[in-house]
Amino acid sequence: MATGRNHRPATTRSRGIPEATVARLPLYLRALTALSERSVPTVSSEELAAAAGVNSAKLRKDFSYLGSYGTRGVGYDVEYLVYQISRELGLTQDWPVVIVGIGNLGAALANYGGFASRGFRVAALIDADPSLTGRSVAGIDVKHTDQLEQIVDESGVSIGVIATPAGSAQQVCDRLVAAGITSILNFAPTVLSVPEGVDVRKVDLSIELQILAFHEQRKAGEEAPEEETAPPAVPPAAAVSKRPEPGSDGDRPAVMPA
Amino acid sequence: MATGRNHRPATTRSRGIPEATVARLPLYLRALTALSERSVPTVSSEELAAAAGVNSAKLRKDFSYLGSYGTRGVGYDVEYLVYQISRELGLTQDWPVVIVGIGNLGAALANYGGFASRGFRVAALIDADPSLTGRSVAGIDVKHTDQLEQIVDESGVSIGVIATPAGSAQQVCDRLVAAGITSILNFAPTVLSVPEGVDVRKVDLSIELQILAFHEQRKAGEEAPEEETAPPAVPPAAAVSKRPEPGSDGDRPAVMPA
DNA sequence: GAATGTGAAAAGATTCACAGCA
DNA sequence: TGCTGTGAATCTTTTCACATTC
Repeated sequence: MATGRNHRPATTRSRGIPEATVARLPLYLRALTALSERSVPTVSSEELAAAAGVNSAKLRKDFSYLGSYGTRGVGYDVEYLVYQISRELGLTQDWPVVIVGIGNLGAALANYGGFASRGFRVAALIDADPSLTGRSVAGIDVKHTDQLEQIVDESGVSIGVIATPAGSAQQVCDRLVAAGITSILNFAPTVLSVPEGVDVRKVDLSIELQILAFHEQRKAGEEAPEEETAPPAVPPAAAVSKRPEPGSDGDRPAVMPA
Repeated sequence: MATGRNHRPATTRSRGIPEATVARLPLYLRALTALSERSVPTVSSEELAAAAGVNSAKLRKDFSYLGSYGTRGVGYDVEYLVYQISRELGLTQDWPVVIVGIGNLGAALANYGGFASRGFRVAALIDADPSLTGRSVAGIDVKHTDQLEQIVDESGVSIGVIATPAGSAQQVCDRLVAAGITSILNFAPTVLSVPEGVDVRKVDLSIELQILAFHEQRKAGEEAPEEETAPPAVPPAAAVSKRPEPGSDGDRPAVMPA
């Protein structure tokens, strides 16, 4: 099942910069942008780290992968660092983005103010529902799925956002990839199979909540120690079947679909 | 700046289960639920791993932290594993959730189908805009922020979702925490300060896109090797100031706010 | 024979702690 | 003196490979 072709190499250390560091650069950038707007000229690793919510040693190590952009005894020049990180992230160029699936979430994304700044531009909105076609969301006309290939081709987008129901996600993904898209942000709660060379990042609300629930449960358990520690006794034979409701779903979209 | 009080201990290995493993459990659960619905009785680590998009060694190691729920030579009993993982994640109980900030995103979340299953229940919607108060979103009445404390108290929620603009996020967070909430899912693009014992997870669309852009840029660079490798020459003095538009924003909400 | 469970090795990420520079 | 930049130590996560069990 599942053509299991993704699996990010993990060891991708894209050009020497560790993935973990890349994932934090946007965080630093955000903090720096805020400082920049307040016209703060320089910032120390300690201050910036606090603003970004990491510790200073980590931040300095992260920056060391980019080069030596600080000044000992002084700190970092805010504007300079904003530029360097932006450049490293590729934000000095324009990134047209196409959003597929204009349901509640898709519409929310289309309206997302943070898109415009940072170099991302919503080039097109696409949905399979004909009744949406022609409508305008966030000032952008919604196009029908039929035109997907044409749109991707003409607008030269390389990043696609999938906000469709889980059931359509792989299909949409395949078409986006076939049309030439090489980066996908997936909001549908499903594992996407993509050929080598295509990047997929996923955002799944349900998963985040489940992780929170895990920790929350633990907290509760600490207060009132031992309560449900009854070790699972039933062996894989007449499999336990607690928590029924199998009729729920299990393959639902990240958010109300198109 | 920022009362920097969060910073998850990282070494949290909550009760022996590594964080990395906890983060994958929901993924396994989703794959297993799908199998369960197709009435597949057992599954091998290889198959399940493919369905979840990880490799089988990792999956087996992950499961080994939960206990020995498989059968050598056979695989895992789907129903049994669904139950065990659900229990481990705390999904066998009901988790009332409150969503604060009913803008585009908040509404999308309220409508999220995946909430209901998995044990999460939207107990209340809260917004600061009086014109929204009383309206019904996803069949739930929107309450005014004034009632936040009362609502949290009465409905006994322990998980709060913040979907407000960045500017209000910390304030809302403080009130939620003061009201007794100990787990927060933050969609606002800002670092939240919370006291010890409160868990925060963040989802930031803009960050995901920036990470994609980083890799996308790299790909482009590989095709046409060397092009903008001109090493940053300007030293932190008359700081470079490329990519103007400083008038954009930089502290915007994850998605159009309330 | 087939597939789990797990020690041990390898790879990555974080933190320490301090030399070195402004 | 103050703060960066970075080797070295530590901790975490992933992967390997195989003994063990059904």
